Amino acid sequence: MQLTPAYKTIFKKALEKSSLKPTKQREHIFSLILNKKDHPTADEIFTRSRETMPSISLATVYNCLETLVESGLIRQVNFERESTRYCPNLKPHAHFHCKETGAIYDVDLPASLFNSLKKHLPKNFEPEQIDINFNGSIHNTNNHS
Amino acid sequence: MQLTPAYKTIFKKALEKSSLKPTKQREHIFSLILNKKDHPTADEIFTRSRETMPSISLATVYNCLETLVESGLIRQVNFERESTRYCPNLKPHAHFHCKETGAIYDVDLPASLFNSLKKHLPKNFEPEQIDINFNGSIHNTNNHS
DNA sequence: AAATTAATTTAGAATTATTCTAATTACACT
DNA sequence: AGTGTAATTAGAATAATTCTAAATTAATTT
Repeated sequence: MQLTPAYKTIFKKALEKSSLKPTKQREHIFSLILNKKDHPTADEIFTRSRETMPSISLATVYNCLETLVESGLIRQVNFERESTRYCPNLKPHAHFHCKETGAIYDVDLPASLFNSLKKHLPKNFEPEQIDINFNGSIHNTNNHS
Repeated sequence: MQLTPAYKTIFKKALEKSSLKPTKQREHIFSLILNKKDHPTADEIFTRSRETMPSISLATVYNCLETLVESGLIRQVNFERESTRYCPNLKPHAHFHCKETGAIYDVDLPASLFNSLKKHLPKNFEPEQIDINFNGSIHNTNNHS
């Protein structure tokens, strides 16, 4: 559960930009999310954190997640009223939520699509974030040989 | 707080299709949402309902909203972890959430845009619902004359 | 290096939207 | 009228998150 030197620099820079400190709890949580890109909830992150940092508290997990989101290192993903999930993929993408399994998949999208979406807003609307969420199911493609 | 005859038919048909009954509570809530298209929360709907139907309970409001969503008469709108809001606009559209005022605006989108979004999904992904949410602020367009 | 200050972490309480439970009511059909 | 099923109701329960206040850590000044 270690950040690569490259990510460590990104991590420090991003926090310093918002005058926040690169504490070991924040780094630990960031590395957990980076190393298993499965959109975990705060509670899942809490459980995973405890394995290697048994003293961390749930409140800290929430606090750290908030600071990581603020400083742009991770994104929040919300589906309906389910627990908020966290995502380290900062490329333009959407999310697909499988209603059978609850799993969430990243769906890469070209930036051009986001741009054409923006074109439909009134001129004085300034979007900061665009969330695109698909909800549905995943069919079995039984390639019967 | 009355449904027009046209909407009354739509209402009855939609519920009957799911073998649900067109009760007066359900009709009342549906008409409230139709007549003030401002994306109210369950609690706001509860308060408004009580003005003309003082005996209705919050649980019923939640129940009715669920059945109306199930039967396709209204849509849920979620922003972050805020209370779920309800929307009677069934045309393809997105939502813009103003982070300053909290207001939500419908943004009409061509069906073609939804189709091109779908094209980026793997072949076995079957979306049932696509939610597009903008988050941002609304600038003042001072047209200085 | 000790003292001071500010930021962060922590445990647990509080909050809030929503769901659940069990009892009552309303309605359709014999 | 009597029975059965669905809907409504009040209030309790749940669950994710936020809040609070104290304790810890780190940074800065003396």
